Amino acid sequence: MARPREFDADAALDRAMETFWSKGYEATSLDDLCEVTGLSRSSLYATFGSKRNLLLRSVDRYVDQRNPRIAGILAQPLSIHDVFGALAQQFIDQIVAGPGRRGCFLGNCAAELPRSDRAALARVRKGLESTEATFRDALARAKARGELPVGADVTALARFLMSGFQGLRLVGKVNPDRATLEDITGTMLRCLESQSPVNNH
Amino acid sequence: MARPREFDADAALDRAMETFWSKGYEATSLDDLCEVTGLSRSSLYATFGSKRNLLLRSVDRYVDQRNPRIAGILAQPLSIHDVFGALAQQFIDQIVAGPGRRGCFLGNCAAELPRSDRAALARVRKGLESTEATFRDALARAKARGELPVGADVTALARFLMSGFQGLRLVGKVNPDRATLEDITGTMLRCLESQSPVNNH
DNA sequence: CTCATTATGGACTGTATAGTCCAAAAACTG
DNA sequence: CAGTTTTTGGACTATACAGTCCATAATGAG
Repeated sequence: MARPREFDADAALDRAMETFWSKGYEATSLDDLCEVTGLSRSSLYATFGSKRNLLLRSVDRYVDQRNPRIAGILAQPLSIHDVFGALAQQFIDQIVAGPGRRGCFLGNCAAELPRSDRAALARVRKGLESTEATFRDALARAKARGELPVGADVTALARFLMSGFQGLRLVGKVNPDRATLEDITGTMLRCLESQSPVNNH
Repeated sequence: MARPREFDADAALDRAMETFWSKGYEATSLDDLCEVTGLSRSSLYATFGSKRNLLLRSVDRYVDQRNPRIAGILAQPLSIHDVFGALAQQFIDQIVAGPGRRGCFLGNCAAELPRSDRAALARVRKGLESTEATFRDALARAKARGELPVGADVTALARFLMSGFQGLRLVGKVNPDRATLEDITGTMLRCLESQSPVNNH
């Protein structure tokens, strides 16, 4: 072995991911990536191979960072309605608070990536599915606690909520209006009650 | 007056819009636009001014074309649940059918456009709001018919459905699986029944 | 201290990009 | 038919891009 790396590859990946997230893939240039990571082209290419590969790594990193955070919120000792309500509030706060109005990185990738890039799209799909699984776990626990009727389809509910939050964050990018967004989440979360015949929150 | 135009500007705009829709703004080059429209750069610039301006015109055209189509579906003589179900089925069919898997043009723009481009984002927001208004009108008619409870908030419902369909079409881009998508719409549409205490479809 | 090995900066390449410009063509007007 | 006006094709410009390459710097091994 010889000269060691002068930088932290994970830290560089984080910065790159943030940039892809904020600006989009096409609109992010290699010069941008060099600037935000502080690396030279040589180091970037030696470490990550290509711009597209760096995007794929960024997607994975995003999922790895975000899923535990969501799981943590959903694990709070509250009703299923209230934990998803807390998640919704956090998204809405991020949107209306201001500069962080960049949507969900997975959603942005889903929208921007060309249909021809199957590998990248599959990566994004896996990310969404892992969020869906996190939702499903929380719903299954709630069902076991009796908060949802025995006939409740937790898979369908998880998919609905995952898709619903994608819609929320997409709409929030162009319409960061709290009343609008709370109309969306309020109606969405009511599905968690009305499924149960006697649970009026 | 002198030499007349050799092409139909609206037809050219349609082709350009299709291309922006399929490939995204950044990934569409002027050469692409010249090719699909059949126009030379001179004619394109003389008619539309710039690439960005052509995008703005495309957004408007998309909204103008799509809104009457949605309104037509929602005007069918069916229950409110069933007309929105028909709309949902149409979206799902488009997604799983195959090559038209390009999401909603407005959603794609919302995801891709930089936050700094306020004018363009406002245009997209207006488009979404006009869809929301179309939804709201249909919901208000259903409410007047007694299909929704007197306390139903048609504005909130319209926002929820608009956002929900955005989520559906976004998820569909990476996961064109009918069962998944029908789980999403099925749960979504149940909100149109459960609001009413006695309306079990 | 020397050598082998790896990391680094930045110059470089070929290509693609958005937008400009002008000469030539076309057609209406008088 | 002549003159004016507008359209059109395509060459052109200047820039930005992703990716390559190499000479040099830095480090651990012997």
